[in-house]
Amino acid sequence: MSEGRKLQAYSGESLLFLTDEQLRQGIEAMFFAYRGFTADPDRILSDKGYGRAHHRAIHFINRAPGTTVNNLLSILGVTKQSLNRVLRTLIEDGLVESRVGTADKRERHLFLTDAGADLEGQLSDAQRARMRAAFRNAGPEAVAGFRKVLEAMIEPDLKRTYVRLRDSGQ
Amino acid sequence: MSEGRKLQAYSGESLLFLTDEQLRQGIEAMFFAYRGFTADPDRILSDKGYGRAHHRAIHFINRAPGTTVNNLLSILGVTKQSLNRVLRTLIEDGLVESRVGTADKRERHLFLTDAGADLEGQLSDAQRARMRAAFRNAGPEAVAGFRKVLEAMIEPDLKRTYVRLRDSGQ
DNA sequence: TTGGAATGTCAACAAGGCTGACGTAAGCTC
DNA sequence: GAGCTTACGTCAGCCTTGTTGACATTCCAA
Repeated sequence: MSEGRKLQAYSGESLLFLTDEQLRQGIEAMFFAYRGFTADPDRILSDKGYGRAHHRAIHFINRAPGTTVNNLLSILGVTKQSLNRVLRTLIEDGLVESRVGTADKRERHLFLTDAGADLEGQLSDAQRARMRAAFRNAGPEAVAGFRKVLEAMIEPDLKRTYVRLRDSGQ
Repeated sequence: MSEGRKLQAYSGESLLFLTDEQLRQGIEAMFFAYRGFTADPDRILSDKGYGRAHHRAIHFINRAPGTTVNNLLSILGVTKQSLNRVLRTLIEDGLVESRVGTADKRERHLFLTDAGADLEGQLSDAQRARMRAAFRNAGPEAVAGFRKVLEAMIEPDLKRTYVRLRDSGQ
């Protein structure tokens, strides 16, 4: 009987899960965690005169070498003028290479140079280290939940892009 | 026997959890999810000529009415000049009230006006709705894991601020 | 009472978003 | 081949939001 009550209470808690209070905590956790998430790369980048925008470009060029400008635009969700400013500096600095397409010469295919891959390595090493620490700290089951909630929060349009990328892993 | 193998395989999977591939997926999930997380408030704000910075200020003034500028600075992690610009427009527009401190006249205590509380309601309703949908979609256990990983990702300095805020809930 | 520390404001600048307009080259369709 | 469309780059100009530096006010302690 007492056991039954406990279970009922527990079950009640699960049903009460979506109180505004719980949601608010999730929102604030997301806010503060994202700061930590970007903190290490931001430090590395600012030393070199780059910003978060450069990181995003480098990350996704590394993930999908040979991607076109248009494709990158749809992943990043910015305007081409905005991306172009970033890409121009990365190309000038010799971190990214832009090759005219062979099948369709209007397209430019983007690749990291050795120097670009080197910076990418630094950035993702730092970011993975923090993610690894958080994962280890929280445990395997928590990680599965983490991913599940995050994936449910992605906008439907982007979800397709995300899944394609996710499932193209090595 | 076959059951034993399955368990072993499963356990092996759990141990393999922290491959670079898994970490990369976590990183990208975080990136895309944060876009979704801010999308709804961003839409509401841009109609009114405000940005994400205004949202952050409004959110935390609502959470801790009477907070000082300095306190808000340490929560938001920006420079006071940056915050000041945002606060000035919110005060001019009658969404935030700034009262000179009684004990220490150097301090300004910040409050939402009725209009400010109204906007705050709109913003957090929208953000909670998305969070609620994601939570419901992912299930209670996933939510616990989500929170656990996020909390482990917060920078140590901010963690104290976060926990204080979290535990001050209604 | 005076000098330093703390709090907040103002000015100026940079990064990185945005829109709009335009040019060029290449592909596609009739 | 002519004309439309697509992909990309770029110029100009705007806004938000971050930065540093200089400054006024207030408090407090030597």
